Amino acid sequence: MPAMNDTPATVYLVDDDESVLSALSRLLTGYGYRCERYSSAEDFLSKHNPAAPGCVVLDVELPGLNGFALYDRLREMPPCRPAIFLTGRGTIAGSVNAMKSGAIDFLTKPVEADDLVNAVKAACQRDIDARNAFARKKSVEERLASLTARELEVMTHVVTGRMNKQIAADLGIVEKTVKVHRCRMMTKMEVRTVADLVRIITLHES
Amino acid sequence: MPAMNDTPATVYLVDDDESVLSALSRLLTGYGYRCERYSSAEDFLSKHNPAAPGCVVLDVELPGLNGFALYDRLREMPPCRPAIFLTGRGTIAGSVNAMKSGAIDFLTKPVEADDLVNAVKAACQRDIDARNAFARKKSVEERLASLTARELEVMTHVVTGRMNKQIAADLGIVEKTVKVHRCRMMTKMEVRTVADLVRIITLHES
DNA sequence: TTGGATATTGCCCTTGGGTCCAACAGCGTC
DNA sequence: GACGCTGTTGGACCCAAGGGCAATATCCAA
Repeated sequence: MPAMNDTPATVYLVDDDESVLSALSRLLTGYGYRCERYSSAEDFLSKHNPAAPGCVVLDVELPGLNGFALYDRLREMPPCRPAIFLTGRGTIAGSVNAMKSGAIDFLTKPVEADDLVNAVKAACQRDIDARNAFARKKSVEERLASLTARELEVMTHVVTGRMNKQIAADLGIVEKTVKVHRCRMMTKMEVRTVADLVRIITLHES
Repeated sequence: MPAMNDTPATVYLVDDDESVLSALSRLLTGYGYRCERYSSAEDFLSKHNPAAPGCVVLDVELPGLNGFALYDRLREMPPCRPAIFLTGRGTIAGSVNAMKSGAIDFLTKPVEADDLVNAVKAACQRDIDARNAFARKKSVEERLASLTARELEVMTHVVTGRMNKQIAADLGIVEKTVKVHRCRMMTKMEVRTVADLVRIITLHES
């Protein structure tokens, strides 16, 4: 049997209207999502757990920091949680900017239940993907950071397909030395074949 | 000296208002873009050259096929030309859908010159990138298509880092045979090292 | 000053990969 | 039936890569 999604994704609701929070929470809970309610941007920023997977539903018109500003703050701390904007009186320019910034959706109140649920579903999926990608990226960076300058240098030559002899000539050292660096580099990068090394580096840089 | 961009990008203007076409054409020509003017979606679809690089500026409210429908048609023929929407009386839902479909920008009339120029610049750059990526993808696909079934099979094992001996065991043949297929595969894929092969396949699949 | 990290090199041996030439069998086409 | 494509295998040879063991040199910090 395939792995079930046992831990329900969390939807962080940020709206200064208590009745909206209640309605959204009721709707999404009915679809199996865990909901957390915040009445302001500051409240959300200070209390939410950035490490927990899920998405955020933001009212644009908030007292203090508004929805757009809140999203800007969120984007500064990767992996950024996917956002869905809600607004009562939004503009086209605002919605377009939000989408260009990477928002999943931008909905107007009163919101259609289906629209919101679909957006939340897409957002949570993107969050899973983004967190996986971020974890991989971080892992690769840690391994890269453990390399010495020479090992890193050798690695860049190896991933471009150069032979030990050529690398040695480029670096002005002997082939045997390249072999030593190369061996240590492969161990630190936790790969056993050149194919694996090239794959993780290529994906990391793209 | 680095290569200059000698061939100016073309901006395809689609609007049923002649005065709008003139104004946009004048503005963009002044910024070094070549402009082509079309008064309807059908006119554009039947006459434009999909192979020429550039972007399209679409009025949403067009007689016959409207701007959204036109963009849907464009997306069916990759590499899709990047689009910038213009509208006199658009809705948030419309702009959000357009952005979700991959539009570069969605501007309201009367449009700010800077907004349009920036959008066109971004769109043309994305078109260049997209066309380069598309050409590379197509090239790889042609080479893959030239492989025999066996060669393709061997290739999938090679890019996962398996040794000839292991591949031979998996395929129920002798190592020597694997070497032959491998050699022919490398020649057809036009690569000289495993690193190059892994890179193009990894980028092609991602 | 001494120990640890890093870089360097040599020698030797094993394994793996690349490339010649040559050959045979199945399968479909002309 | 001859021909071409594909898949298969053999042998021989060379080069590349990996690993073990040993040694030297430099630099920095405790």
